[in-house]
Amino acid sequence: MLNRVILIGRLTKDPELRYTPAGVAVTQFTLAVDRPFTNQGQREADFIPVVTWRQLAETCANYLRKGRLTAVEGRIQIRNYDNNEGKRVYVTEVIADNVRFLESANSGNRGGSETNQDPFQVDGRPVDISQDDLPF
Amino acid sequence: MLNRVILIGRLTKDPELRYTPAGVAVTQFTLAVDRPFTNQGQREADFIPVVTWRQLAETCANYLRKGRLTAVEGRIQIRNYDNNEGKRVYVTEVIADNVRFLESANSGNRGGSETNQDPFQVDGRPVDISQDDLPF
Amino acid sequence: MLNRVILIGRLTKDPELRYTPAGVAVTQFTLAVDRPFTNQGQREADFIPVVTWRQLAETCANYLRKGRLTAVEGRIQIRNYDNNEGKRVYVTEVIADNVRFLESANSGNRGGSETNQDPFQVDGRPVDISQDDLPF
Amino acid sequence: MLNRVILIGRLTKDPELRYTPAGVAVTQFTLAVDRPFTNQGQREADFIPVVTWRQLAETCANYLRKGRLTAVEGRIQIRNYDNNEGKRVYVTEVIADNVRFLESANSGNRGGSETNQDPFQVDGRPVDISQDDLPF
DNA sequence: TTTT
DNA sequence: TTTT
Repeated sequence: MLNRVILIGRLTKDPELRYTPAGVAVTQFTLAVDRPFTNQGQREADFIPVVTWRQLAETCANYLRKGRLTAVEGRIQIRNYDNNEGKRVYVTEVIADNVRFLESANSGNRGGSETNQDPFQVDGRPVDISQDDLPF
Repeated sequence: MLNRVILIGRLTKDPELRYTPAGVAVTQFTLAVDRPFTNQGQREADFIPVVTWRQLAETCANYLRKGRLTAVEGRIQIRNYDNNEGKRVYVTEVIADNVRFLESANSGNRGGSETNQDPFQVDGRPVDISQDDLPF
Repeated sequence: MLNRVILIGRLTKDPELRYTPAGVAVTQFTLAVDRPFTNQGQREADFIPVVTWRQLAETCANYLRKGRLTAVEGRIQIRNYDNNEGKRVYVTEVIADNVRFLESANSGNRGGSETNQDPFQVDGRPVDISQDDLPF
Repeated sequence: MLNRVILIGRLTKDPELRYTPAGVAVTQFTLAVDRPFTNQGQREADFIPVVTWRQLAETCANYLRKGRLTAVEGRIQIRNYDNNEGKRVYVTEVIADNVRFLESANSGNRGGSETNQDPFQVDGRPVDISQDDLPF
């Protein structure tokens, strides 16, 4: 009936862009979301898989990078498949319909995979992207 | 950093109340949340596991029943354990800190496990419960 | 950058459907949302104005009624106009893009404005409506 | 019944810390939240008043500054008072119970009111604060 | 009355 | 001005 998720966290790796056999773009990445109450001062986070589709997938693949602070809006989805041992496996992901880049290309990731320059990023401001036409 | 989930759905079964070795109440139930766009008119839902703790756990165990329309606020949490084959298994759950009963004891579940009467339910109105002191 | 609201409450009156000069449907209603902590047992609520547009406006006008328990997803919007004394007035509303009817036509409002029968309502289950193409 | 708001935006001014007659800290600030669809490329935002209480109020007053990108979780509240012409005025605010600083003290505000140094800010990472015991 |  |  209603299924809404909002996350703010950092990418654990560069996003991965792939295409379905029908040619639809899909980008997957994982957000590390720090837990609010780290009881004994331990560092704890949830690593939440996020999936985006179509235009949003391509924008995410182009402009998100490992370590970037990112806000995601979407819904929880659970899919299942049978693994190579014939056992049913359940995968829980957040299907995002709205992603906000909270850090520019020039911050948040010192060294590493920072290769492509962000043409939309003017003077370190965030870029907004939205997608209303979800594929499913 | 920020991790917020809001769901509205129906319980797939009666909730299960258990206690940790330290005596803390934990209630688990699953919400069936219908997907918004059922493309070819097929019936589709996500079955999302929900966990509540302490006072909220006991209230949920007392007043929620299979089939009831229920709103849940919480956060996504991923825990892992090693199964009996020594393989690491990841479990994704919504840890709820706020549950709203959207249906009274006298609706939503015709027959079945409807045994205990709800003393708070006056003339079919919802009951609000909140819990701010999460166990972790 | 990100602006998301989720409410569950009851309509204070029947919704009002109007049309813009360009013929676009707009429906306005107010949700009474009970406050969580009624400190001294007092009854308190916020009365939050909600606006829907186009197809969603027409569905709301047709199926929502005074007293019905309703879930709304949307965003906060503040508009202003100059009143007849030439003073600027600010109005805060929730622009909804998703409305869920949590009560059927046969509950929640005993007597009163209950006239039209809901053709979508089968056996008292909620009806889902969504609108992704907001007018502004 | 349920009233949840999540915003990401920038402070229009430095926050204002005051105390109630009973000595309770209250901090008010306004978030400029850019609208998602700027139809004709116009620059548009909603300016949403936010209120925090107690410990959270003091932390916000200490570490938030004009221009900072900030995430806020809370609920919509409408209060009213009679103005000096004896007319009832309604004020809509977001009462925050969770604020996330998305920008360090060393970014986002070049020049201006940037005076106090943030002791919690280590290497430009955000700081999380939470408050569960709202005053009302 | 507003932020970048 | 408000709902149950």
